[in-house]
Amino acid sequence: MIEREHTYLRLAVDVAVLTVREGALAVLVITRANEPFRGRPALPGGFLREGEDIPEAAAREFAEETGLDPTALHLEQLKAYGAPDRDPRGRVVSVAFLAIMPDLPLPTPGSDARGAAWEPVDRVRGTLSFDHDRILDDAVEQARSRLEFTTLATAFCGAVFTMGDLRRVYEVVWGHELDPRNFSRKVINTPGFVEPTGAHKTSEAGRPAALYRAGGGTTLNPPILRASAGG
Amino acid sequence: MIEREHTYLRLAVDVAVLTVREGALAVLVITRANEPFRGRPALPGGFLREGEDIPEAAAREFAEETGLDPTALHLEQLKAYGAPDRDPRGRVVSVAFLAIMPDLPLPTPGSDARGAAWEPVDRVRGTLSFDHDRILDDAVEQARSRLEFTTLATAFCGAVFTMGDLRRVYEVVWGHELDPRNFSRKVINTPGFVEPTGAHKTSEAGRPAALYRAGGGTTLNPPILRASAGG
DNA sequence: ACAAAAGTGTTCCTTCTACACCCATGA
DNA sequence: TCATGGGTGTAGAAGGAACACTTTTGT
Repeated sequence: MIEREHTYLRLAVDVAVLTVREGALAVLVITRANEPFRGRPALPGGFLREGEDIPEAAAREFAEETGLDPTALHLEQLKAYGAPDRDPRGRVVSVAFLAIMPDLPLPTPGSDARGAAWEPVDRVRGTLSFDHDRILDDAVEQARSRLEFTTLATAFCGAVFTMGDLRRVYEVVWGHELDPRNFSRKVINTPGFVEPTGAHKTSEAGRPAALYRAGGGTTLNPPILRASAGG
Repeated sequence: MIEREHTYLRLAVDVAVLTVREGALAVLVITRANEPFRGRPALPGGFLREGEDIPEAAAREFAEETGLDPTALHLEQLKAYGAPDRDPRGRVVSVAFLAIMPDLPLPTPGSDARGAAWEPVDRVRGTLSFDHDRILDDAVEQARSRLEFTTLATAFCGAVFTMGDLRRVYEVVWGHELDPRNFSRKVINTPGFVEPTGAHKTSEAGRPAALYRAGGGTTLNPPILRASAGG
């Protein structure tokens, strides 16, 4: 009946960009240049603009804060966070995104830009601004789950990768080791996951590994389930 | 640099309430009382109010449009929808929710309230206002997936139910039949899914069925996977 | 020769699936 | 006694876990 039972607000978009780096799960963290939380770490993000769709805003924020091209980036929406007091500037609802990319060097490693840097997830946990710690937790859990049921792991790798590379993604994200031999078979027997390139990588030590690229599929059938924690 | 690169907007909350009713998956649909889309079907929803958290708003809208108590309701956030032109009234971002409840009669079946009614999902598909058709599709897919990995199916049933009741939930939501004997074993062998009450239901025809209530668990380990569509 | 990483073969075990068979009720 | 829905047993197939063993490189 009363038609003013609503409130105007601003919509923010925050992106948890994950990668595997130096054997650990890392997240892209910026140091805030403005109040609130000036000088404190936070996830990259910003406000939605006029006429802009939400995924568009997420890609733009990613590009602005990293200087990288977002077109090849895996970017998926997580959920919206809207506690009334989550932002001291006023009513701000944030739509959080999960992004996955290979371990690329950031173009401006602390020079002029807002200082985006890779940080191990375990190191930043509990230190982020706003409710970004919760967003990060949700993003990590989403990534863990996605590895079970989708081909997301290839998004952590470059254009070509070895079975060992792909397996290390699983091991780092899930936090436990996998049998290399069984893993290899499972991946190869899952249609659409990887395609052999025919080339081999003759690197550091050991027998040269076959190189693969990402396959056309997105869902894993059968899934690669985590070891059940209770069994 | 320019610190007005944002836009103020209103946040809507829309709820896809699903149930199993007369052997079909049904969704709660209202007939819109106001423009835009006046007289057209839509999902129940409304604007976020000042000082209100998002799940709170979803529960309130559910209660307002159905007259039912939302405390026992399964209510989970789906995602945010924010295409710039999704609402002709201006910039409105909607956070969609999935709700699951048993097939309860609605207190005001078309009397004074905004006319909430159960409609089979297959009947309303393609007829809803705004982008609610897409929201409904996403809600149904989320429900299908949740049945695989969580104890959500019990939310479709009343306080006590038979194995047949629970199985029919799966059959209706997934759209294909299941073997009653294997289903029963899977459910019983999944810890935390159901608890026997000891009572039996001596109804229509056949041998009396044991009655169960929902167990304490939320995740299904092992999951009950849908038959893979490609194999 | 030896270490290190990649990959193959095989065995054991759990789970899924299909279905024969038995149980308890109402008409 | 027959139809109907509930429930147990079991054999075969499929997939996962563990691990012995072989392959191919660098040092």
